[in-house]
Amino acid sequence: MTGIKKVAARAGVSIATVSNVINGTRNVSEPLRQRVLTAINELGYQADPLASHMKKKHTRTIGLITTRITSLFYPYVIDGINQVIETAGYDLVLHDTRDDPEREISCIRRLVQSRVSGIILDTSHDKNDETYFLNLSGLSHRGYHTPVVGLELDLSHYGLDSVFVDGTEGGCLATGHLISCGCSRIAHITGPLHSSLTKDRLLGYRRALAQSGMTFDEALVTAGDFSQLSGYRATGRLLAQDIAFDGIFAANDQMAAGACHALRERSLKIPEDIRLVGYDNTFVASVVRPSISTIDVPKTEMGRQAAACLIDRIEGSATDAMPRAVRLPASLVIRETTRRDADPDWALFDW
Amino acid sequence: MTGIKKVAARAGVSIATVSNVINGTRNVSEPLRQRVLTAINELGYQADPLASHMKKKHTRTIGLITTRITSLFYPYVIDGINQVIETAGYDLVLHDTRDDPEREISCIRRLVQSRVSGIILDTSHDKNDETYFLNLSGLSHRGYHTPVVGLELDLSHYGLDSVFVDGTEGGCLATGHLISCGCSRIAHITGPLHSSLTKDRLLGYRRALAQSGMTFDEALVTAGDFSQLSGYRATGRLLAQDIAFDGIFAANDQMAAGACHALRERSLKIPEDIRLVGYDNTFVASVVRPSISTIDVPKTEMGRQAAACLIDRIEGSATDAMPRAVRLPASLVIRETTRRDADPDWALFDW
DNA sequence: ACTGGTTTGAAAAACGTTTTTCAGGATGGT
DNA sequence: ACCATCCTGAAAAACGTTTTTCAAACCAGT
Repeated sequence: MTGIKKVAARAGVSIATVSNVINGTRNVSEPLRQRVLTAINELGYQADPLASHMKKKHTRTIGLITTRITSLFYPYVIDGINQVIETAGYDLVLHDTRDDPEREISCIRRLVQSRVSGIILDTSHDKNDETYFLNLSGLSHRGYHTPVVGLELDLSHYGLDSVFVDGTEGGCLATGHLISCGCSRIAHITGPLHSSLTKDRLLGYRRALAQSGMTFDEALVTAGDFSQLSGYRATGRLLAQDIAFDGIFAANDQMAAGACHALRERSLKIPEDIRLVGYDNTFVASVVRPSISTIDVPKTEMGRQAAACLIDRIEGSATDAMPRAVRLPASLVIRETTRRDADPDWALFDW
Repeated sequence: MTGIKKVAARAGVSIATVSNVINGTRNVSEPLRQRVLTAINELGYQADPLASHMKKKHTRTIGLITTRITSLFYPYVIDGINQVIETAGYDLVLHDTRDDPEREISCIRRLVQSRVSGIILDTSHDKNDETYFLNLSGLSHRGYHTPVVGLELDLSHYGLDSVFVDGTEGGCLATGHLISCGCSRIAHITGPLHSSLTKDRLLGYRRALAQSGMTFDEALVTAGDFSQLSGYRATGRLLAQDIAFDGIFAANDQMAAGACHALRERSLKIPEDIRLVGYDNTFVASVVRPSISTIDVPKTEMGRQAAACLIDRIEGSATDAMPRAVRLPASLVIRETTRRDADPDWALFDW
């Protein structure tokens, strides 16, 4: 028993007073406070988190739900989350859904039951699934409400804090860049069609075309699944059609890399014959040659913001404040697939 | 109060009996058992983990300590860990040390205090730091012993279960492959010199040379820091020396990618002029062209084994059994940097 | 039938905190 | 001086389980 009782005994006070000193729950007169504090120091006492959690009804832990941990996206997000929660004294518990909406539900149930203080959710449900998300805003278990912040998608209209990059804007930026490079026929390799991320980027692609008065050609749009291989195959399909094009916007970097290889196999020159833009600015885009122009999404910052937002919600008295929508900017990273003499920018990543 | 009391009341038994039914702690006569079970089902009762943890003295959570979460190594390890702990009903909490031994200590302290059931540790301490590791085998807090399994390094002689790939064997394999490709002067780009991983791979390099009767030339060994950029620069240094060589063994894939770019800038042909082998078989090695021959370490399997081992230690009665040393095999993956016509093997990763 | 041991169930203690309740003492306004 | 109010500290309740303790019931062997 290294517990609070020993401290109380040593300081000659009641355990309630010790607890009050530690948590600042109530005023304790200065002399007594000092006695308690020194007793704590001398004994090197630290409250048992387990007992504390039991009373407080949550575990000072935040849950992160990812769709596929092996994607190149999350490690940076996690890094950002860590930066924030470390100083705030929270722990991070990880759950991966492997892109399975069912599993997502069970992960959430489990997290709520184990009383995490809050959840950061990268959902694989369609962003129009109203009932699902409305449910999420009212998550609670035995009286403790579990706040959720959405990652990558704007779910604020469902009452959920959200941290995201506008995919439409990003898609528009990417396509616009190709246009401004002089491309006149631009193909688009999408992600899996059910994904909301895919839809947004496609929308951006169409918007950019429209803004430049270019016509949308269904034949130039083909679906991948975010894998390198799918990008390779999609490019093969595009080339097999005998419809000319001089630019490709791939919905992520890995598919862009696959496209790159496919083009090279046909001895097409990048960027001279065909220009290429990816999405996400992951490691892939900078390691490959030619390095891939892409849309940067601030992964680390997203992690930081999501964590900060969540902790605010957990600790802040503003429990009924409006849901926050933290919209982070997409930005264009120009590399060799759109400009021959682009800086290879080795140092962009801290590898 | 959705608690155990309600269940007991409904089944007309004491709460102790309910607890015994749930945990199988004691024999309960069949009729009573059934009554309790149906009461549980009807109420949809689930024991509150927090209260349970408090009594049991641990949280059914395992802690993973990584050295740098943004490396391409961990996501697969995590995937493997998840596969095992999900079915066993454990949660995963993540801590990253950013390669700082001090931070590692505080992470461990924190995990132990928060009463994780066990820890998987990828240490950044030197593997000869005897006092440190011996301490780790006796980790405990308020009577609960926290088992630790080492990842990547064999720490079994310190009493710690370990899951690892023998870096010496890997280094030997890589170098041997270059030799068997006909290379006669082989350079080595190491990782940071303090790292035990670095030392092992270097040792393997020397062993392979010795086995083939080749002399070790200090001038052909230069240090990097596992980053792409460092591989690029290291290669520059090697080339600037005016000492001929026809093969490079880089201690990881990212440095190999950097080397690749440096060689290409000087119009050296890979693999014709210089052959190249990396280490780890990460995504980098397969996405780059030419694709990089490398040493595969079974990341997912390592995660699985580490988790399984830890859970055994936590739950098994074999608490005093000998520390296990799970030595996983390194294997050679031949790609274009050592054989021109190698299969580009798109499908190796599930991206 | 009686004894000694084994099952089985309920009652109560324990886990280590936080929170509520209660009371004594100080404070301040009339 | 007196009453009401506020502050401070201790005692006790509470959190929801698991574990220990105790007693009754049952069984087998004499």
